[in-house]
Amino acid sequence: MADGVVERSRPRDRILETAQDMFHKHGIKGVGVDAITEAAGTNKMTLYRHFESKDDLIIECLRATAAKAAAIWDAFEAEHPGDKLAQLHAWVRKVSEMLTADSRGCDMANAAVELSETDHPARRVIKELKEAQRERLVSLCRDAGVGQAELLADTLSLLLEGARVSMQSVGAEGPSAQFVRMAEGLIASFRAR
Amino acid sequence: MADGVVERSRPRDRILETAQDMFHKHGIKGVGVDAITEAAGTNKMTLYRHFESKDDLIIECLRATAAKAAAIWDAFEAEHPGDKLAQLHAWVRKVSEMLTADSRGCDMANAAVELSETDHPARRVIKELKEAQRERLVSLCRDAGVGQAELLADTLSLLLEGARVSMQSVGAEGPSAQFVRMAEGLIASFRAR
DNA sequence: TCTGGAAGTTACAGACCGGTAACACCCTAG
DNA sequence: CTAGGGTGTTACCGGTCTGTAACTTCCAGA
Repeated sequence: MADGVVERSRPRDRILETAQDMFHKHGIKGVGVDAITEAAGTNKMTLYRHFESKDDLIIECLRATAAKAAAIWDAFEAEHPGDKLAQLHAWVRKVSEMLTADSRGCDMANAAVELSETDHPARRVIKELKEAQRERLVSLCRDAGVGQAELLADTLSLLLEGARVSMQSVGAEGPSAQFVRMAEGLIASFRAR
Repeated sequence: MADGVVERSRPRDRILETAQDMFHKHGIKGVGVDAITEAAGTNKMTLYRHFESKDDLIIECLRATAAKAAAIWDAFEAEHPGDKLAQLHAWVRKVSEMLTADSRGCDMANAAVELSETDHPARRVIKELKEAQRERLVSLCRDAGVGQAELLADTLSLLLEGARVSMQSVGAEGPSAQFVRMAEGLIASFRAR
């Protein structure tokens, strides 16, 4: 993967892409800027010409990851135009596919765990992005004609968040193996009301 | 709190207690052994006389934390002897009380996020302890007379795990605010079947 | 009172961390 | 051809990290 990134693209893009990958795999505090620049086929000075600090790089990585997630959501709309319920089911399926055994979970949630300082600049960004995702899921539920859309969206959020973190503690055979069953059951029961 | 720990008890106990507290608050990679020993009112050499390494200390802390959690479970049995359903409700209440705004979530889950190396010695301990807790919740659900006890227990697990991590990303006003409502609703609906 | 082990103190090794300075290079736009 | 900006290279700073060595102090039990 690193090699793929190294092929000709701008150093800044390579750094951003490589950093996302390495932060995801090894954690934010588990990887240094030297390792990132080396894997990106560049050097530390170039990194610091494009990013103010490691914290700044972290924030840009989180924004980029969130943008990719938003693109996946857009794909649901493209695949099932107007059919919000189908989009909700597509979300469940897509999200469950990402619950693989070697999954490292949600980058934003992991970052919140690692960056325990309450005034860390990344924390407000994490909160913003997570709130935006929540809002999007709520309106998807609402537009799908579900009563108590907020409660369903929040329940699905917690289930997913829990599945992603449970995967990392006990693996894929743990409680997260039942995620699809739980989510589909919830949607059905909320629709039945 | 540190001062309370410093008062006369054995250095090993003070180190263990202080390390649990500091790992919980600042994360494992966010605190060094020097800081731990200083807060525990002792010194680094004494720490390394009682623990082989920082990794060893981490593992002992996780075991101690799990033992405290097990003691809380035992209290449910003492408060509602024989009444498993009451114990399940007590679990929901107790667990929700721990979802405070400044909560840092589950130490084991957080450790799994921080210690991304798949062969880290703490990972197998985390898996063991989490599986034991899962087993305990499953049998509580089963003995409470709930059909599909495994599914209910796993769903409650994921909800709780999700609530604890969501709290750290978006705070107490996020989806985790609805935890009790979700959990009680689930229990009721599983019992109704 | 003597003694042995636990605990404290100081200093250090070796590695890694984020971040910067100074300078050489290359490639493209004019 | 030339000028200049983006990039690469090397060396360095000060700090922090885990872990160890050598030595001193303290205290409880015989």
